[in-house]
Amino acid sequence: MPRRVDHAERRGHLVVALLRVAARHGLHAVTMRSVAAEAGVSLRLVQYYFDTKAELLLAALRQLEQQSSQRWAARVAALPQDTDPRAVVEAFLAEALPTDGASRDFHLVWTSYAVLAMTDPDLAAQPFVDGPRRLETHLADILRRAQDQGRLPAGREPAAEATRLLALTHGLGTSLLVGHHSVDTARDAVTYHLDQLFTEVER
Amino acid sequence: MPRRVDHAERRGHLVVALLRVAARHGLHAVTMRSVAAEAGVSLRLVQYYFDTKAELLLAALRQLEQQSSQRWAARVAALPQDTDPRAVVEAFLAEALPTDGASRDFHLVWTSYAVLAMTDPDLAAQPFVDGPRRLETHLADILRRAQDQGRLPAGREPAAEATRLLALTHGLGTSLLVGHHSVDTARDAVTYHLDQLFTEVER
DNA sequence: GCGTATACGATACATTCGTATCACAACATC
DNA sequence: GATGTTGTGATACGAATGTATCGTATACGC
Repeated sequence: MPRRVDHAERRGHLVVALLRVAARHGLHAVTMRSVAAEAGVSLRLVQYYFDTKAELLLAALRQLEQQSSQRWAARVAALPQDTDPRAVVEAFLAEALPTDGASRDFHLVWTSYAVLAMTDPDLAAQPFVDGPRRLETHLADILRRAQDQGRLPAGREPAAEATRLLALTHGLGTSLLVGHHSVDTARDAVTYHLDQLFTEVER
Repeated sequence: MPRRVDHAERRGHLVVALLRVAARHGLHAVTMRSVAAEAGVSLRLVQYYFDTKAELLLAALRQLEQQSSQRWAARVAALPQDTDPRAVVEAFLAEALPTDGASRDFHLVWTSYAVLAMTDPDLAAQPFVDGPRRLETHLADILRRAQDQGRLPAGREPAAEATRLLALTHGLGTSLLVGHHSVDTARDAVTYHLDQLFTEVER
């Protein structure tokens, strides 16, 4: 077999091309031909590595998923063991907000997929509920530990705070993408929220 | 002229058909023909009332905008003059969350448009920044008055709180649409946030 | 060295899309 | 009642898209 290039590697290459097209011109501009052109290969090649367009789209979605959890895990692992809980949460928010170009592209495509999944039942909606749920429980754990250490006011409900954090950053993220917020105003909103969240309260 | 039906009325009829199609099968399923079929008219008619597809899409977007501000204004006008500030904010959130079917459809289509506007420069992105900004300042005004009345703790920053409220409900809304949240969990999150927002704080 | 599975090019096909064209009916104005 | 504007149907056209088909070159097992 003329396995001149690795099969999985070539598929990854095509997926990257898809994501580039989607980030630049939208998910609706993703066609077999546009992906082929972006990757610099023939239409037949895209067909060869992905029998159908649906399969290609799904592969790209799966790669987005794994890329997201990988990046988040790397961010957390890079922090010292005894980092201040607020700093950990801040690291999460920095990752979850589409600030730089790459992050912006990622979130744009992810949101495009989410909107598509709202009406297309064949596209699995599972990633869009499982992923956030994992993040939510993870965040809740962090907050719970912070509370045990006395670094988060007792009045706060860790699970509810995690939900709030996630919804807030998600909302800020899309507001940033459509141009309602700038990177600075979004960051300010996050800082304000964390101030309100972590400052001690006495009734 | 055989003005058997009002021009504007017919256009409105077609726009409604578009929104129904978009809510059911997604904005990508909106074609001249699908809109015609949904409205029960011929393709030629859609062409006649909207020279181009872009014009049809824009008209639908404008109707969404106006429908949104109208509904919000009606909600506020329905409240007694001296309603508790928290109740006013709650009325806003009830309107902004896609709880019932109609509201769900509205938010789904709106989000679809927003995602489209992220990559398509010809589609005006202005509605997606102007609309939220108006709501934000309006909310900030309400909160500021509440603070003057002593019904909102002094530690809160009205403008920042308005931003937070908007981003939170927006994030909860899309989470609801993709199935991450249920109506109940979203409502709980809102209630929790309002509790944290309005309860007195003494340092 | 020969068959065979893998990898890829070129091209064709049916469908769908936005848009254009041709025809005609209804009504208003003079 | 001729005429022109407005409203509506039927159909056509070119472009784009997903997918299928035919052909061929490369490399490996034997």
